[in-house]
Amino acid sequence: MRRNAHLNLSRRERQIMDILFRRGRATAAEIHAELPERPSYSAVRAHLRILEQKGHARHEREDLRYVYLPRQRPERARRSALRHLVDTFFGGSAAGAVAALLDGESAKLAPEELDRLAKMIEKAKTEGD
Amino acid sequence: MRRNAHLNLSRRERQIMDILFRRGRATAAEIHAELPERPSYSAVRAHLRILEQKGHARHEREDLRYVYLPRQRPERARRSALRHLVDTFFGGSAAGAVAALLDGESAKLAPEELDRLAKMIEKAKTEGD
DNA sequence: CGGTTGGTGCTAGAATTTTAGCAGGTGCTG
DNA sequence: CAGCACCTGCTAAAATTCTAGCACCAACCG
Repeated sequence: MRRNAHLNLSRRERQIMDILFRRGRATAAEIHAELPERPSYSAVRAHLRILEQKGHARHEREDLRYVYLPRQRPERARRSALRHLVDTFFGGSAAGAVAALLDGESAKLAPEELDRLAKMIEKAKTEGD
Repeated sequence: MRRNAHLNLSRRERQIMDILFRRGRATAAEIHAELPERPSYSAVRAHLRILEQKGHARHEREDLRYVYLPRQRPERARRSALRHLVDTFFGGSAAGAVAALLDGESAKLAPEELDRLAKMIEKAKTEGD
């Protein structure tokens, strides 16, 4: 699959893929309900068909209807998205992005999450030696 | 300005804005040189004009030619992009994104950066109390 | 059985995006 | 001044994206 497939999507396609990544799996109706400037239901289905054809999504049958899923593994998609974001907005510095995350949302981070992160940093330190 | 203006951009517009955010400022020629599936130079200029018109970019005169800049402050753009990425790929969990960053790019993090991050975490902990 | 509900595939055409080309301006240089 | 290099503005039209509508199928229900 092409690197940063993400960048080759049209606006609607991106919106739809974002929903798929967020939810993991979704029916055409669910996607339809979440799209901004909501198009017709069949327009959504047409997009899904095209996304399948391009290899970005696939579907499974479930209770007589289709459920769509991203083809790329979440792990991979996340990495790719992070990479692009770090390059675009943080000059390639992962540390910069981490700092922004810690700074911006500190209120939301539970103590145990902070501990977990602290441990990860410790581990990274020792590994770096 | 509309929230997540980012999402309302066409493919080319996005590619161009990404370049502007990455470089901070760029001439039409520089942007032209970086675009994938390189369009004509004047196509790029047309896009830049539209981006200005939509309020996403602006230009300054410099040595007889234009230099383009994003209108949104980098700080704001970063936050907005992070927010969207965290929501889309990490179920809204900033900690999850931080973990992925630490995990994926640990090789790239210099010890002093790790220290810096450790301090930020310490600070967040005490603030959270 | 016949109607209703809710799904799918396909296609034509509207709307938007994307593009190249042309016209014109400015500074430089021989 | 003429020619060149390099820039801008604009516009028509190609190309892609986006959309709604139609045809059809299966399950359910009276």
